[in-house]
Amino acid sequence: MQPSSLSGLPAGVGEALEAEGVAELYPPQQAAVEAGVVDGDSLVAAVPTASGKTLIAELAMLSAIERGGTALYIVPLRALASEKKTEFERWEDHGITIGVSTGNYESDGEWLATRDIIVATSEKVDSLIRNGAPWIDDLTCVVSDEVHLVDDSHRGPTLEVTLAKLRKVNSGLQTVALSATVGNAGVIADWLNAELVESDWRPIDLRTGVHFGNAIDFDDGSKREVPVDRGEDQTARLVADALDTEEDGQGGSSLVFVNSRRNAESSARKLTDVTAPRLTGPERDDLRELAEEIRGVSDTDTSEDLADAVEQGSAFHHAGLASEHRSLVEDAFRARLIKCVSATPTLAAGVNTPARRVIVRDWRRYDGEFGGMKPLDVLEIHQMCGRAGRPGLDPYGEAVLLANDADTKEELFERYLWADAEPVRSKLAAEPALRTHVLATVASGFASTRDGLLSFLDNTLYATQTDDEGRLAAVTDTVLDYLAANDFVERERDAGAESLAATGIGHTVSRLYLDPMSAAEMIDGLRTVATGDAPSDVVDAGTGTSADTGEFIMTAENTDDDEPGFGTYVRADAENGDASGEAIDGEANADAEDGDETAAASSEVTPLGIYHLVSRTPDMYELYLKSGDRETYTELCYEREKEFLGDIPSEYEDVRFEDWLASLKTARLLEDWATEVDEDRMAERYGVGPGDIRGKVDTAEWLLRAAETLARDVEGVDGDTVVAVREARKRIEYGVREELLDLAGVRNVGRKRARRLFEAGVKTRADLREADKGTVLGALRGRERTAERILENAGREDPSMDDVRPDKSASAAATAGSASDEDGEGQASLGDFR
DNA sequence: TTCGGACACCTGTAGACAGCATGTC
DNA sequence: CTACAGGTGTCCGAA
Repeated sequence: MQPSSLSGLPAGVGEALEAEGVAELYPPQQAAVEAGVVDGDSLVAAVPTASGKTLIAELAMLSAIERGGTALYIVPLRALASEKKTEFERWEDHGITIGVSTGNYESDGEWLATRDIIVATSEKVDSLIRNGAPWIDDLTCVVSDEVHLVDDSHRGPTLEVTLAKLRKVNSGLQTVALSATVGNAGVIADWLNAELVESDWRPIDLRTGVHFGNAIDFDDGSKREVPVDRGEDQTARLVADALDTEEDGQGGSSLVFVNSRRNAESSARKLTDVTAPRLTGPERDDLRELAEEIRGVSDTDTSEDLADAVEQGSAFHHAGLASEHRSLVEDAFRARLIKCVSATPTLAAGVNTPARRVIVRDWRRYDGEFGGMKPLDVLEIHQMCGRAGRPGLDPYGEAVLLANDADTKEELFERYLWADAEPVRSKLAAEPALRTHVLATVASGFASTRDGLLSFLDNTLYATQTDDEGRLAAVTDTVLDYLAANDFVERERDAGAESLAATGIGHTVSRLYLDPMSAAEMIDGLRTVATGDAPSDVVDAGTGTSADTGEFIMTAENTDDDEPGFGTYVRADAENGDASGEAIDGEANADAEDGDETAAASSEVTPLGIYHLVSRTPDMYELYLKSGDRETYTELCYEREKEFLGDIPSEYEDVRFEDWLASLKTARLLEDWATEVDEDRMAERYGVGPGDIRGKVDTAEWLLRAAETLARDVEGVDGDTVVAVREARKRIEYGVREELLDLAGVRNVGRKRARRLFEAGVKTRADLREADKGTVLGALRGRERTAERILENAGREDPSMDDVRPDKSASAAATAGSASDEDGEGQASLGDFR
């Protein structure tokens, strides 16, 4: 079947595809067409990676647009959104417009509503529905990429609920779901009421095998001799073998999958011995340039180590890297400049980075819940293997698993190579997932009664595949109790039917895209300030055990609302009530004017306190406590106990206290960021990479903004607290101490420049308008253009720097200032803000 | 005394979405 | 209840 023979596509599209080299549709694509994908019929395509799934989606979307509709393409990662956008942009010549919408990026210019194709992450789509984006109910075609991710316990439910909502709002919506080959694609098709196209067909041959001893045994029965000398590294030998086997005039690149960041880094370092000697002169030059670029991204050890490896043609890739690092590595690998990448599973699920040979070195990974090394899922291994073979570059792809002994070799064959991927199972019926989605579903009007809610949930994958009818309802009821107890939802039970409505704050929480539990925690903490009910005591270690105190501390609110089994945060800290009988109820502040000794202590809200509040929320990913950290942070906890909002769990309550300390570690990281501590210092102090730091800061910024909104909207939080939250947020946003906030707000002035200006005596935006130009120029290291732009942005009437000479002393002050700042950033100055 | 190698013990463990309003060195 | 690779420290013998 030729593209140009297809009807229903915009004019010229078929021909354009043929011009791209698509002379004939691949068998799965043809099957998709026969199943009606260009006629608006829904479809589930469960086919291997790189076998033309995207084209199936394009055919669906383009034909839908030709019929006058619009299409939405849902991706699981932000990075994939931009990848797909770039891919689809080739249709702009045919009058198709593309828009992207993700958390950190939105197509500029025209509004998304005018776009034919919108690419967005599943969370963003969910959020757009919650916020009532007008174009959502005009969609005629939705594509869900990597739909097998509904199996993911954290993010799967979002995709599931979002698809259900889209289908409810748009009757007759064409749903095209693209999936990896999974055990039960048929169930997904049933759920979506779609045709199923399932196939193992691949455009490039993929051979998978296991290496043990002196050869790779492939699953097709063939063998390739790759002898490993004694003492020689197995991985290195296989990478060398691929590089030394020329196809198409070039050696093949390799992708090595390992199970930890550290292993990725050390593997990359070791493999430089293989890659470095095989580089050509020009490659060496390009790599040196790339290494410089990498060093420029961040001055952490991670960045330096990466640059060192890249210089020699090898690289590592994991989530500790800054996103710029990652894309530099990915691009250079695709450009065949980097010969080998050692990666954690990030790369298997991420953007397209194919290699001639994929080496799966580690097939087990540590899992705390499991209690040891857990074998990876078949699906995960298949995804990794699927990265082998670059279309158009390699005549074939090879995926090799490594075994140390014959038994392991057998096991790998049976467990992975000959096995089908696991079935996908919905994870919707879990409290954290439903907490969020039940609230959103009620808040955005998809259900107004308990029955309506349950019948909406009946449209999810969970409902189509479960045997246990009652479970979803049971969890839903638990969650409703929680939401009602926290005043996010109002329920009225009259005449048998139970009606549901989101409260004002419930709507806000839903729109802010917060986990309701995060919101409850933040509201609770913020109210503590207003009531003067700050933690007065780091818990009554001696008075009463946590096990039994809960019984005699029943506050008014507890007796009313606190039913067992939910609402950990309603007033979960009963153990904090000690024999003194102090009023600990946050809500009961009507009678709290009788502020005792705690009132004075609580009047001061510090950034650390606020950072801890958002850090202990379930929306903030936890930082590990390493050995020695427990001690460090316990100490910090006592030192600064007055600053924390809400109660501190007892030290004897192991798990909760550990969690609390882990949040404290995050909070201190944020405080460091807001006190201008250098990135490399922070990386060292917290044992994280630049990517982690930026991730934390980013999440904190989001949560702090949400906290600010909540503080404003909710009753019982005073104005000073709102201001304190705003300031704490701004300090995270700019990464500066308080005194630089004004300066850093000026465009083109970041944390570094603000500090230099400040040390030179230019301390405010107003100073910028009045200050001696020589001083400004000196502080900015004589950069005239920069100085002019900054003065202009500060509102100065005559920003011109013509004939201005940089003031030497200003320059010296600026340098000395920032230098001493760095030096003085030891522990002594920690916590020194004002 | 110093150095290097073998070996025992210790340590630490993958990933990354959202809001909102514009711009870092 | 469960692992394991890499890094670090220790001990020994040789130079």
